[in-house]
Amino acid sequence: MATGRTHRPATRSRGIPEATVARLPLYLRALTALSERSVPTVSSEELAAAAGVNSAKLRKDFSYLGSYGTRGVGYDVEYLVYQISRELGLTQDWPVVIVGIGNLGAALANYGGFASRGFRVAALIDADPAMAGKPVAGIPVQHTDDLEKIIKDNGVSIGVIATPAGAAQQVCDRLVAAGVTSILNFAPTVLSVPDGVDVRKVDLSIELQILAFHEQRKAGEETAAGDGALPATTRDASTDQGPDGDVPAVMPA
Amino acid sequence: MATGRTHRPATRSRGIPEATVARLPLYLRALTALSERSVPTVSSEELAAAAGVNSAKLRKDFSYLGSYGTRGVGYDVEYLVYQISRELGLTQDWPVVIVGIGNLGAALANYGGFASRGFRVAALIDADPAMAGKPVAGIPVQHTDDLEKIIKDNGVSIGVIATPAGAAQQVCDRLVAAGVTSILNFAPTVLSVPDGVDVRKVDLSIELQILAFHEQRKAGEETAAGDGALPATTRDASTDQGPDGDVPAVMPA
DNA sequence: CGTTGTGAACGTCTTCACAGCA
DNA sequence: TGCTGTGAAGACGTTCACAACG
Repeated sequence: MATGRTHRPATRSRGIPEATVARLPLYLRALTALSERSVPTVSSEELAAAAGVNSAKLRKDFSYLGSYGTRGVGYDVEYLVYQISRELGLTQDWPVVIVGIGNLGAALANYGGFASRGFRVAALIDADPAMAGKPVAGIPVQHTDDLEKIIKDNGVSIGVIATPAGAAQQVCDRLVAAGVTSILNFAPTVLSVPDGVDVRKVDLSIELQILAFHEQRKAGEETAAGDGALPATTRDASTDQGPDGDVPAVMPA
Repeated sequence: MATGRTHRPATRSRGIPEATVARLPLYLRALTALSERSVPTVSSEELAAAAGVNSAKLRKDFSYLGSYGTRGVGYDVEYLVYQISRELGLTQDWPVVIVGIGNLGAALANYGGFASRGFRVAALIDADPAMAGKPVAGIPVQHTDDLEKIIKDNGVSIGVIATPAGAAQQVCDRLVAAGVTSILNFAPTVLSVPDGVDVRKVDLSIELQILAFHEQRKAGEETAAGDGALPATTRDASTDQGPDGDVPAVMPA
């Protein structure tokens, strides 16, 4: 727990739209690539193209962060990288635990993008005693029994759930009770959490079903459309979802 | 530019909002669970709770599909399962190829949710000749050289890219050229595709960065809030994203 | 009755278009 | 001149609240 005193809302930093927050990582990635190629400045048009959005949206997004550009010139790459990193909280280190070291959990543990920016896999946890001690991605797997201790010892506030659906809620409850306040859920279940805890869900099967919907429609419209080509769509699964404010706990007997 | 103004005043049948489409798989999952427990009917309130949304949203969503409920009673579970499945195009079989059989690709191949509803892993493809012939999840890996033939022989229209970022665009181009019109991209890159091709992106690192943003903010507000608890947020990574309509192709030398 | 289906109000996100500044 | 930053307009999504109806 950091001593979060003296954090004045600053009148401006209050309230960056969720949709904007979801795009900041995209901009950051594009900027990092530019930075590695030692590009000093970039225009909203160029950066937008690299990030796959349009320039008006990008400028509006940046306007929520402040005025970091120079008219007639563009944005200073290094400076923007820093500002966005700071805004996203990536200038500090986030220890993360992954619970459920099956195929997916192991793949996540091995995923390079984890370590890249501020995130550090602090521990791998699995319920199978046979896994205990076995190293995955160079990190020894620990048993679920020690979950609470692991969370507390490492000051973990972000947990990744990669367990089977049946175990997810239980794991979630234990993570939250131990102090985790952000959860990335790969299990195909709706998790219910207390106020103050963020959950983001990644669900392969949902993504495929959405694609199937559009695919089916293409087949149907093939003959109907007089225009020729349909417009291409590039949906980023990571935009905001239904913010719910009012998710009732489900408890069917 | 794109197709002309196809902004129909929402006649009645065509035009289900993207946000609704993204939730249909959620409803379907909840309904399937009810169906397996032989529950005959369900109210919007109950189903909404099980799906993690509020009931008004659910009713509005269903209203786009038609009037499938009975006032004073609720919805017939089996009937709704069928209607939603049909709407999503899950009554037919979708052969899918996975390209890039590393840790993640293998995890995806082993993922049970794939086969469950209408999706069938038709082939696994990898660029490593050493992988060729090796079975993963019971399916022999084939070499990238045969990509076009595999797509055509199996009538594949949905492709999953799980390659390293550097290979993703190239693989994407080949998939599209061979006839794939829907792509699920796990590589951390912006893919550019021609009109008529849908891309959905799943990006672990982006999800974590979004969580970090909120996590950081929580730490800052710890002392400021006079309300007590912060509202819980459950974001579903799979809602619609920035529909772009106008994504410029990026071509940095 | 109880619950659906939906018009209308409201809020959020995107796009436009241009003023303002380097 | 060229590009950013932003008010205003518009599209989209959610929530409200209640009439319609089994």
